[in-house]
Amino acid sequence: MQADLVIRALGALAQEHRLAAFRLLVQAGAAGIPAGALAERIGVPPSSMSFHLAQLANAGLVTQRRESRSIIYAADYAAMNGLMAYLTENCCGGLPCEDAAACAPAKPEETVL
Amino acid sequence: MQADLVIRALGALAQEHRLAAFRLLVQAGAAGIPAGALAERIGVPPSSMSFHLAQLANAGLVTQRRESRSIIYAADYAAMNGLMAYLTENCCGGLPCEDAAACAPAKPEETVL
DNA sequence: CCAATGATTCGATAAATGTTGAAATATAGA
DNA sequence: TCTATATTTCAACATTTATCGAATCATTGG
Repeated sequence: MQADLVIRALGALAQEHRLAAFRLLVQAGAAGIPAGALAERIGVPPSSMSFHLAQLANAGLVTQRRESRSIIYAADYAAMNGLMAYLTENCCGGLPCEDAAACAPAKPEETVL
Repeated sequence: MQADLVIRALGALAQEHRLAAFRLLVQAGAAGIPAGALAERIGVPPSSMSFHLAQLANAGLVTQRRESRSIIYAADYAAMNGLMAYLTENCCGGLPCEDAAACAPAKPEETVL
């Protein structure tokens, strides 16, 4: 993943409604969620939702597939993981990071919600 | 970590110069880097760098400490990990995610740079 | 105290982003 | 084909964000 795409991905997630949509999609898994359902659950008009979903798709964070009249969105886990790898790349300047407590992922209890 | 802070963190990272600064800090570790050095390495005027560092600090992604005339910035690894935990929270809707290939972090070779 | 150094704040301006109704596009069923 | 449903595109407008020189603040050494 390269810098430009990473910036687009971060920018896509840095917005209340898009972050909410992405998290719903992350939790929904491969099944995905139709655009309309996302708009309703998040509480924005369809045109706004469409705008936001386009940004997520442009950043490569979600995929879309048509299913009858609906367009189903789903999170792209590889993109999400690539994004996180980019942020932690070369963490702490090299090897010592691997086992350093300061650099290890925090425990779920400390970070959830 | 709560939604508002997460959005600020993502927004802070979603900018060319700030992303560059944060990555330098991630690699620098606890030693950190003075504001002026960051400005020089990234190629922006001191006032611009200061503006960007303030955003990173406001999002909790970096810490700052004065050392003589310099102000040293350092990455806050806990905040970074909290951010990533928030994004992957409840991934794939529950337990099956733990060992599902689609949800596992990608291999370094595929994501580096 | 004064001059030099490192950094931030302020203010004006430019550029990008978010919002949403109305119109357009695509699909399904009678 | 006509109508209803699902979604996107367009356009206008409001809001937020980025840039950077000049002025200001903080620290150090002479």
